[in-house]
Amino acid sequence: MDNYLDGLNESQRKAAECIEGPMMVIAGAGSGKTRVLTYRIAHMVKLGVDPFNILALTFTNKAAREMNERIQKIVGDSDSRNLTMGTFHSVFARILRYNAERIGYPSNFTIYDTQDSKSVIKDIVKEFNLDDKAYKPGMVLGRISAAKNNLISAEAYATNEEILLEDKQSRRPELSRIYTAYVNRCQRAGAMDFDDLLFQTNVLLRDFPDVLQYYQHKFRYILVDEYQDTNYAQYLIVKKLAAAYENICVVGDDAQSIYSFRGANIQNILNFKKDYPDFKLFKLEQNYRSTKSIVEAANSVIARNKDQIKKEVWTENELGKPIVILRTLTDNEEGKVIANRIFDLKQTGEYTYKDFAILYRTNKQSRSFEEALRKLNMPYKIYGGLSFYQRKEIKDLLAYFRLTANPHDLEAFKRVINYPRRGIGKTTVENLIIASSSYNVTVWTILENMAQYPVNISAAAKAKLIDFVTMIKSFGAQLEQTPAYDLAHHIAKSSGILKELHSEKEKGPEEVERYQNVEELLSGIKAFAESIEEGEDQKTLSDFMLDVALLTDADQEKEEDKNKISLMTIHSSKGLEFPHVFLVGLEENLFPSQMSLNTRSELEEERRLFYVAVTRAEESCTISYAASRFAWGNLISSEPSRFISEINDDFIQHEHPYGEKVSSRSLSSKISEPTFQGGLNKRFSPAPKLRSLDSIKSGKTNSRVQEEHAALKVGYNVIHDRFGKGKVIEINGEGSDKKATIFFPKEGSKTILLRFAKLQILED
DNA sequence: CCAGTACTTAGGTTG
DNA sequence: TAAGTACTGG
Repeated sequence: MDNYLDGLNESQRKAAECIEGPMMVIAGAGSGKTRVLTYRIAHMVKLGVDPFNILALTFTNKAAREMNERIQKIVGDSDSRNLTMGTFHSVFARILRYNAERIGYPSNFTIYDTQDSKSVIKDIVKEFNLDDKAYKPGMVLGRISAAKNNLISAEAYATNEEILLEDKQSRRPELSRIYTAYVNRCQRAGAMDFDDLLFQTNVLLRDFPDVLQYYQHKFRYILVDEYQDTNYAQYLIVKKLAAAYENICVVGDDAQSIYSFRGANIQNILNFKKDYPDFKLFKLEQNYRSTKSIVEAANSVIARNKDQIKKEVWTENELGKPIVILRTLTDNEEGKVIANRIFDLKQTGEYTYKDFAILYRTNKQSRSFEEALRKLNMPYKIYGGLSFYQRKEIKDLLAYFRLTANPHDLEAFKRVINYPRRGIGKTTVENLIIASSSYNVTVWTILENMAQYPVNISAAAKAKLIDFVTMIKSFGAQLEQTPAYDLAHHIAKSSGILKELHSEKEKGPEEVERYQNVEELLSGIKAFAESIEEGEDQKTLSDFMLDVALLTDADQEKEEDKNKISLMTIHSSKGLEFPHVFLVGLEENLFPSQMSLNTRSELEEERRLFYVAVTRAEESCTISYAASRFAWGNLISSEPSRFISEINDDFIQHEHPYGEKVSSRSLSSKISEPTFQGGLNKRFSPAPKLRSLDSIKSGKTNSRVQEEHAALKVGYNVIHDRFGKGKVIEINGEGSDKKATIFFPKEGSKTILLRFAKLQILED
């Protein structure tokens, strides 16, 4: 036997060697699951499985690429190239392109990003003359997205009494109509949104048995990583594809399920047992990543969750340093303190910048760390947030490319019809869109056949529109012949975008940056076009556009960014590891997020998120929180997160932000020296503070709020900011833990911690 | 049609 | 605070 399996321990090896039949690997944090997947695939290829028959679905494209590189080292280049690996979205986007016509889309369909989707919804709400406060684009899109992820089509939605009632009760009875209109508009524009990529794949596999059969046989071996974060639409795709051979391997960890807001469903793990009763179960419980302190600290917190599959994550690694807890006065100070700590560690010469990560709950928290790091001249990289592809200048140019590939793409059209300015105003565009609705054809069709579809626009506007159409058509004519970079550059130039950005070059650094960004996109296309492999055709711009909508910053990491401090949300840190992790902003209402406090399951997801964050750390994990932070221009005071007090005391150590230790170093001593600045008397029992955020904002006094909560009795009618009118059916707990169970006709009954509730007692 | 200004309102995570 | 929108005068 070759020695490539020698790098695995006993249980890893067993999992990697099992390649036939259904199997599930429950893999604790840091237990080497990527390793198992990698070696398992390599092993299959070594045993003679054709790589062409293997499908591996990963959570990010980066993970797929890295795995592919590692496999390549074992099995060689030509074999690894034939593997199908990637995210659900990118793999099935490609499959949909091949088969688009069968489900009523052009093969060059556009992929609408969230911004595009919201814009479509905004238009619909406006056209239907609906209250844009009740129908906020984000909320509507969320509802549509949830429906699609559960494979509920617009038609099914419109005839589902339960859903309709739900919408009616939340005073949004028009959601169904909006959903229908939204689907129609996307389809007419030849566009799919992110959720369509999964939804339409299901349609394709459901309605075309020959297609299903083809892919069932092609993907004879299927692997799914991060299975705990798949939603119903993804579950069903996998189930269908695996039905013929049942060579299906799923890998996951229920303790790291953090995407339920996106429809992810732990239920999928349970379904797996039902779908494949004779499946093999493997558990990887030995952690190789982190010190004992880190593993035990994380374990002690996650143990509080009720919903979980029992497992014992353990490690042979040394005890290591305790988790350090830091308290700072403000968010700005938090930034400085963390930056200083990193600076000091870096000074020891043992580490490089890439060994450090700052993890936060929300993207906006990055600001104070950026500032502090910049002052100390330390290089950092922010993941997520506003990505390169979301920048205005990039989206503008991409919109020209999109329109060239698919001129019916209305969102791209709206974006660039008057950028750079060519005197085509809002009214003209609005009239075109209205006409498009009444003729039931796309705006582009109208523009191509102005004689056939009269529109109420001025002659001047008409002439300009014709120029525009001519230009886009001339781009389109070159799409399939001209090399990608040449056409891209040509479009950037003749559309006027380059000139527009160049003419403002004098104005300041931001403008210069914009110009450079466009140049960077163009050189990215150049690199893409030059990356052709032997036997491949020349790459065109339309090849480039195929999956540009699915690219993220992490996929395009630049060489100079490789050795930098990483700043990212906990969500995007999933699957990564760092010697030193700084987990910041551990405050009630921020982490756990205020929005998660209403139900146990939401709170448990926050706790899993905390678990994910802590287990990213290899050597040290430092947790910080601020006593107050800026929000919307004013200072809001905050309390330490409950998660801090949930960590087993044996593995934590409170330190003064500027160095000296607050408590004795001994791990076993139950520390409680009250020497924090500003004096926090007790240790972190989530202090029974009744003065909530809201009472401060609304200017209510402490006692007033207390009175209101004390006065609340079973049977009272109340109004809640988010849930509306409700009736109190139960009260329990004391002080800060006082909770009320309230029945809201629109939302069902909820148990709410009074200290966070925004309740108003009704007079009667 | 456009650019500048006043006003409003933000609650979170992502492909 | 900051970003996005609505309004208004040129």
